[in-house]
This record gives sequence, C-alpha cells and structure tokens, in this order.
Amino acid sequence: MNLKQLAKELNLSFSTVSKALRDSHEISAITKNIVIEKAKELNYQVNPLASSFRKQKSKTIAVVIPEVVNGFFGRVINGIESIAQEKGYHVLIYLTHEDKQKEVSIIKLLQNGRVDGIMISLSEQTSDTTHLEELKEKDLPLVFFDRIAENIDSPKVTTDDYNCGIQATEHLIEKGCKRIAILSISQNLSISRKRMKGYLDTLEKHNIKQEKDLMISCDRDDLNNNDLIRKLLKRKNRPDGIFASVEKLAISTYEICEELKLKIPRDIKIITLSNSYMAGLLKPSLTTIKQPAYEIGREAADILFRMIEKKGHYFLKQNTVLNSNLIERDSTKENVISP
Amino acid sequence: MNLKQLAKELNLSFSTVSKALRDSHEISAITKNIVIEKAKELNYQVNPLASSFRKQKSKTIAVVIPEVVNGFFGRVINGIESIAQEKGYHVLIYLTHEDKQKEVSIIKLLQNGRVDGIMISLSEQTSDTTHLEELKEKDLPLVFFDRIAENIDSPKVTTDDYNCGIQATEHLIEKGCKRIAILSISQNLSISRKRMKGYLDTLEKHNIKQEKDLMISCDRDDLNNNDLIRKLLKRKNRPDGIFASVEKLAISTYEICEELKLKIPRDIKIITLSNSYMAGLLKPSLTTIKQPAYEIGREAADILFRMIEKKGHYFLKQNTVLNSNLIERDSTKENVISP
DNA sequence: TTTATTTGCTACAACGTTGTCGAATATTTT
DNA sequence: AAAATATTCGACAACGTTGTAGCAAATAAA
Repeated sequence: MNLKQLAKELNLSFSTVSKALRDSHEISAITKNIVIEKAKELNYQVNPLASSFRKQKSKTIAVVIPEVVNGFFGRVINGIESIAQEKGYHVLIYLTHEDKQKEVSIIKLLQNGRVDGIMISLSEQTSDTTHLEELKEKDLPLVFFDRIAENIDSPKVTTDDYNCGIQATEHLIEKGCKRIAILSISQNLSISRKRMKGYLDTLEKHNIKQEKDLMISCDRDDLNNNDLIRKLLKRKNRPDGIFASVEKLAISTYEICEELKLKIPRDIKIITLSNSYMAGLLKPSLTTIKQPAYEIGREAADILFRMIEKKGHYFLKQNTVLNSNLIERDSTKENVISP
Repeated sequence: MNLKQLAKELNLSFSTVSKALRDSHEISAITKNIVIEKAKELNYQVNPLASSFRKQKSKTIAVVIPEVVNGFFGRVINGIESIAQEKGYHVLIYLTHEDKQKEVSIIKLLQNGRVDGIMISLSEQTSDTTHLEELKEKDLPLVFFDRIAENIDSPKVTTDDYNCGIQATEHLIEKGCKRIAILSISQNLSISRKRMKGYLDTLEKHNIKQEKDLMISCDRDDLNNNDLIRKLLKRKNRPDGIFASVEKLAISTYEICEELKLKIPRDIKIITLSNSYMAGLLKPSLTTIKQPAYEIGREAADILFRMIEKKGHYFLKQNTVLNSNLIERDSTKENVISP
C-alpha cells in the first residue's frame, strides 16, 4: 500500500494525498479528512525509506559508547531514548569496546546521511580526533557526553569531574587516609585528567606528597588491571585509601582485598564513581559518587535535537556540567582508635 | 559527492561506476580498479538512504526490550551488536519500560521497512500478541529472546527457565528451607510461568505444601513490590527461603531484610537469577543462577540474520534453549546447628 | 463588470541508487 | 572466414516520496 494506490482509491492525485497526510495548508479540511480516513481504513503508512531518502533526513540518531553493560551508559541511553521517543526519533547504538579503530570506522559509517546527528562518549584509546573533525566538516550535528573531546567545538555534557576528584580525595583524607592511591583510566580522556587533577590539587592542598607509584593507570584489560592493583596492595608501603575513578576498578579492588585478606575500611578505604543500585549492599557497603546519568542522557539528547532541528538555543562551545553527589557508606568509615 | 559526479570524473557512465563498486561480474578488473581508486581518492561513499530505498532493505535491525539498565539486557545487546557489526548491520534500540502500549506503538512503527528484522523480549504487560502477529503477516523476520510469545511461530532463544525454577527450589530445600517463597514477575510471561512451574513441581516432589501466600507477583512498580515483600517478611509465619526470579527483587529483599533486622542466610536464604558481576561481593554474597546473556544475544542475532538473508537453516518453530548455571554463595549457606 | 488575489488541486521533476536490457566489442567456436 | 558466444559497458526505468510550479475555479477587490 503506497501513495499511488491510496490516491487511486480516492480518485485524487497522489501529491494531493501526500500533502493531505502531511497536513499541508494547500489542502482543504474536507479532503484532508477524507484522505486521513481512507488512509486509516487501508492502514497506509508512509514508507520511511522513501521519505528519508527524499528528504535526506533519517529521523535517526546514533549513540556511540564504549560499552553498555554498565550502569552509567545504560542510564544515559535511557535518558536519550526517552527524549528520542518524545520527538519521534530512532536511536542506533554502536559499541566501541574502548577500541579507537572501531570508533573510527563507526564514525566513518555514519558520515553519509544514515543519521541526522551523533552522540558520543569517546573510547579510552581516543586521543587523536581527526575522525570527529571530519564530521564537523560535513555539518553533522555532534554532541559529546561524559568522555568528551575538549579540542572540538561541539556541545558537551559532563559531570563535574574535577570536583569529583576533589570530593573523593577530600573525603578519604577526612576519614584519616594518609597514602591515597588513584586508579584511573586512560589519561587520553579529559574526564580522567580532570579527576586526576582534582586528586592532585587536593593532595597538594593538604601537603601530601604526590607519589607516581600511587597513580595507577588502568585500561580495558581487566586481568592486567587486577595485576596492577594486586601489586599496589602487596607493597609494604601500600596505600590506605583508594579512589577508583570507575566502578569496575573498585569491584576489582574489593576482590583483591578479599584475596589478600585486607579489611575494608580498616586496612584500606575505598571510594568510587558508580551508578550501581547495589553499592549499598556490598560487603562492606561502598561509598560512591553518583553521576546523574539519566539526566546527562536527556540533556545531551535535548541539545542534539535542537541542533538537528535548528531551533531553540545552543552554542557550539557550550559545556553543560551536571553535579554528582557523594554517598557515604562503610567502605570509607573512619577507623576507631582503640584505647 | 555522488555516483554521477564520480562517473563524470572518470568519464564513465554512472551505472558502470555503480557496478564496479559493487564488484559486479559485468565490469572488467581494470575498470574496477580505476573506479575503486578514484572513489577512495574522492572519498566517495554510497548514500545509504538512497541505497536502502532502492533495495528496500535498510541493513538495520530493531531490538525491543523492556529496559536497558540491567545486566541481562545489556549483555544481550552486547551479543547482538557483536554479530551485527560482523555482518554490517545497524542496531536500533527501543525501550518499552514494561509498557504494553509502548510496545504496540513501537512495533507499529517498525512495520514499514525501516528495519529488516526485529528481536524482541516482551514487556511484562504483554499477554495479547496481535501486534506481533501483524508482523508475521508482513513477513518481517522476528526472533524472540528470553521473554517469548509461545503462541507465535517465530524462532525463540531462551534459557532453561523450568529447570531454573527446579534448581533454585531444590537448592533452597537442600540448604534446609521448609517454607519457600517465590517472588515472580508477571504471569503473562512464559518465562515466569515456567520458573513458577519448576518451583511448584519441586515443592510437590518434596511433599511441601504449596501456599498461595508464598507466591508473590511483582511488577514494574518498585515501591509496591517492596511493600509486598515487606508484608511477606513481617508475617509471623514468614518464609525461610526466597527464590527471586529477577535480580532487582533479590536486591529489594536484601534491603528489607536489613530494615527488618533479618539475617541472611540465618533467618532467610535467598537465591536469584542474576548476571551481576557484583553478586559475589554483596553482604552476604548472593547465590545466583547466571543466564548466558551474551550468548543469547549472539544466538538470537545469528538466527535473525539467517532469516533476513534467507540462507542457512532455521525453523520457525525453533526454540533454542541455553543453559544457566547456579553459583552457590553465602546467601543460601546452610545454618549450622549449634549443639 | 473587470481585474486581482486566494484557494484547492494536479503535474512533474527531483532525490541517488540499483537492476534490467540492449549495444558494441572481443573472443571463441565451427 | 563466418557464426556463435562472452565480455564489457551505457542507457534507462524504476523505488515512493516531497516540493515546486502551474492551472483552474472561487472569492475578493477595483
């Protein structure tokens, strides 16, 4: 059932029918009604492939993320999808698995009109961003969230990463930690650098020596990460506080502490960024900094649609920063000093 | 840059160029090379909207799921995406949020060629399935996973839900439970009914009385679920074992046990279906039945692509069942009888 | 009444690609 | 050498929709 057939049924030209269905002012209310009724009766729906092709608009956006089995990105997708559904857009998902090469080829794939806009959170391997600059040249709307590329003029939605670094470190110091390690992900990522800077600045503020040995750079290789953490905790001069910049590193730390018979929070305190609804039920319950993931998704999607539809305000240099909040639990409980 | 322009650059007809790029046998190896080189040089890529339209194939599939902030569905998407990327397909995500009406309208949206195939896991409100039967009529390939519609002849990929029900119940009985409650989700879902049947059959096998009061039907309203669980655990004759058919209900139970000062596993033992990598670190660690979510995604996607491309074998009545496995942890530890 | 203007509809040309068919060579077979 | 067949390419018509231009008829203004 297409326009032509529907038009024949109605004894109208197919352009009249097309316009009637799109509520054009050129068509009288009477004919519009007749057409709409008939369309409903015959269950006519526009062919989205033809329509997209003609208009060179796909009504589709792409979400490019490192992974999806992750409370944070899951919630972001939720936020994005909620706005997309409101606006009648479709959402394509692409996973980079933290692989720069995959990210590049995905972006290549998206350059030719398949999508009207792109939302991306960079892979941790991404330092060079020429593949994204090409998008800008093609005028394809682009919004970054969380893992942004600072050098590209596209709207960005992030959390207050620098402040997270400060909060986490301050919290550990407050709870009595003297030697604080940071488990960070790739320094390619600005969020990582900012969290690190928050950590470093806070140490400095408290006159705590910065030690390279306490700054562990992890990546997507979980086994290797575990080795690094194990080595860290096995050292005679091991840290008494750990700031894990992502949840999975905190979980690994928990496991290794168990393995090494280290008691949390007695021997070592842990704080992490996390969105898990299970954090409070861990053994011990895990102090977290919770990011507003759903809101990030909604906000970023909202901006993207404004860009696509070229209405409403947005600025290319816009950087929307949403606040995270610290939820104190047992993993950073102060040690009671026995008399 | 389109075919016509590229052809002009090459002094060839655009149909020749089109064929050369698609490696047609009609074109000589020499011209193919020339064309391919030029295309690379000028960075030509086919317009996917035009190509899709012409072929009436979008190279896109839809994944319709209740939610995404969930270890299970996240992993399934991972599996789906991995196959899709191999095959050069794109993946659209739609969330129903357990809302039947949303599911229906999403399915309506997908009926007109926007996607080449659909994978779905039903919302818990879905009992009537006429919206899915319409898809069958339109010959749109459809594969169910996990939450299937038994009455529709489309390939299905599930786990051994009946067996899960048996395993979980047997495990609790083995650990000394006498009064076992089941927290199940909507009985609309066959997985739910099967798990229930496994539970009931196992009780019968052990001559344990089935009590309606111990069968709690939960839904997407978390607050209401919590009330139901709270009521269950506050009863003087409260259960000593709980089989939660989904993870979030186990987590709620943990929280309510804490609230009511019930000790797990001493006062009450808990087992649940879950894919969380944090289960082992909960307080106490949570005994789980782990579903092969990633494999479900891969298997279901594989079948869908066979259907779409009409090659390889598949049967409409095919029901692929993958096995889950029980991971015993502390939440179901046997009580030691003090002398 | 005549001339503008508006209203309501139709005709038609895109959009960029793909597949069919036919034509011109080139190659093989008789 | 002629005929049959293969190879290689070009012309062209779709695919279903949308937007522009045009053309009547109806209404308003002169």
